[in-house]
Amino acid sequence: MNIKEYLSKQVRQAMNEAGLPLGSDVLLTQSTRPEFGHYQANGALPAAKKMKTNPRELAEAIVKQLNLENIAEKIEIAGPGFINIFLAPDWLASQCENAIKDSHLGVSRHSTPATVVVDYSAPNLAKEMHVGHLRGTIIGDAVVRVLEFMGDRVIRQNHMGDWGTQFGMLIAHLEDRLSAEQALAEVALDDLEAFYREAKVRFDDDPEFASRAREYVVKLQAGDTHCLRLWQKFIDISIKHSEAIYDKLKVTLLHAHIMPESAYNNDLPKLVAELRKQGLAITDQGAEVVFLDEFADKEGKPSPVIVQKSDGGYLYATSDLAALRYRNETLKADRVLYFVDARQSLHLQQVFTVARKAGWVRDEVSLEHLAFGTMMGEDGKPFKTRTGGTVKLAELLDEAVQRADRLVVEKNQGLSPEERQEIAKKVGIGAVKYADLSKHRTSDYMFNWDSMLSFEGNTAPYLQYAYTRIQSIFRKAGINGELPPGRITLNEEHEINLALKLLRFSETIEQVAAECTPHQLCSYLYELASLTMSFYENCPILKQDISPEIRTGRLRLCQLAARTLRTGLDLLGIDVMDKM
RNA sequence: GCGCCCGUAGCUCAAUCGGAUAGAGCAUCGGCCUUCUAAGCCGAGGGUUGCAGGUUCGAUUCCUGCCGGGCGCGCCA
Repeated sequence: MNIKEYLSKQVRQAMNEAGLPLGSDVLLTQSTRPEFGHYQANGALPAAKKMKTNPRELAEAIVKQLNLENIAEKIEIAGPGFINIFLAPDWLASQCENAIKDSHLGVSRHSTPATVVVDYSAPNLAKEMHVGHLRGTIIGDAVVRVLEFMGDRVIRQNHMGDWGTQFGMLIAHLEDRLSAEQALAEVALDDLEAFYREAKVRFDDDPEFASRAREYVVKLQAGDTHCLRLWQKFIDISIKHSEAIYDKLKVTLLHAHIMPESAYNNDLPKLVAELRKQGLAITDQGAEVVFLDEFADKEGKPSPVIVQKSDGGYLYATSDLAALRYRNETLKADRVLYFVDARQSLHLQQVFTVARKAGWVRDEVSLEHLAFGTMMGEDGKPFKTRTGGTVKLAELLDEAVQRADRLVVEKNQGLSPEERQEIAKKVGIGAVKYADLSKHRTSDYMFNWDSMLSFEGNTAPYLQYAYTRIQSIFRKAGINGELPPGRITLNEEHEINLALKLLRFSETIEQVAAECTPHQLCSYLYELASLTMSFYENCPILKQDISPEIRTGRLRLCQLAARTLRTGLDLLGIDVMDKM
């Protein structure tokens, strides 16, 4: 059950019965301090202002109507008119029992599932994936998992960049490499980054090569068989590179989710023709341009969006428009989420605006640019290698696993080589992902090996460790799977705090789904792990003088904590293990 | 020049859409291991939320101006 939602409903009803105007906000939040209870309703304050009455008296009238029998042990009015709700430990315990029985951990699903198209990852296939692709890929994947958990119908769309002008140069270079060395394309393209650099050097230094490259772009877009074959070869291998990364990262993107730019190629002429027909696009300096008054400057000069170049070529705005139309018409999206770098904000706003004006998106469809910031190095500048190059994602992840392995060895010598390797992988990859996910999406964030792998504070290893400590108790108690029969009773403060936090899983997930902010799930899990550790240290379970009733109650609480941690981390795409 | 984003403890980050005394972690200092994994737990210090105004019962949050930083703005993606 979503406690916040439930209490909101009850308070809203009480407000209506107390004669407050309909539509008054309940303003129910978690209490900011323990002495203010577990939840507080602040709605009396703004309502009293509107009604020109005394807020405290209004709060009293609301409380008189508020029925939380057997749920709240105390309801207080404090300060200028805050309503503080103290939940009853017995009720919390019974809610925990409900969550234990429920395969979905008591998390409420969306009452009406939405069709959500999620555009994320979208690497440029001309190059290898680098650190710049990490955020969009990981954050998008976490949100996708959360939305599916909430019962939405999620359609993943990997809008890979496979159709830009660089491909002329790349396939020209590939052609030469294949004929000169008779090498397999797989070998020639083993290092995509180096391959790109070689092609670029030739493009810049060799005019003959450059003109052939330009020619190949035109031929490719015109459907020339030879060029298409080379292009396909290149694309196939580049996709394999990306999929190797997805595999390492445990990202849920599959081959079937790839819907690259080239997929919309045949749509583009039709799309521009339609924009012209509607009078939205006009010819300006030889190019087809849509002028938007919505983004006009102070002098009223509208902002231009070029949909076709003067040489007849199309741009990424055009294929983004085609993709959006497809998502509306064919995929029937209710929401379209774009996990795209913050720097493309203007571009996406323009695309959204053009699509709406052209009538390609139903009014009720929600178009959301979930922008994210840049990954910074420790100097506060965009993260680069020591020599100033881009950091390959593959190498970054390998280093994470190696570093984790060294730490695992240091902390625990009693592991088999297989266990050790497995743990190092889960810890290393988990640390990298969590470091990224735990920061607010929109801000730039600082990449630092030591803090993400320090195993202290708000890190993946800390959460994983909390989980293994609980598993260790079950091992010691000889329990695997079935819990002994019994009931949770909440007496100690540590037990109550833990139970309350466990029950807030539902409202946390709901918020993450609505705002697409996985860092809120991270904060929640960290606090949960922290309370679990306190409980672990302060409430003995298997010790001699613990009564069987208390023991089974605490074991049940432990099990719910472990399941919640595991489920929460799974929604972030991070693994847990029984030992570490 | 125009537009968007950001500025919170020494450092890295939060703050549930305007709520009560702005919270964590790291670092610093002090406690706790013959007892369920000390990768841990318990405690202490640390703040004029960039600056100045404004809106109101109430502002880190909203508005205006300034300072400082990042990014974007017609033929790349």
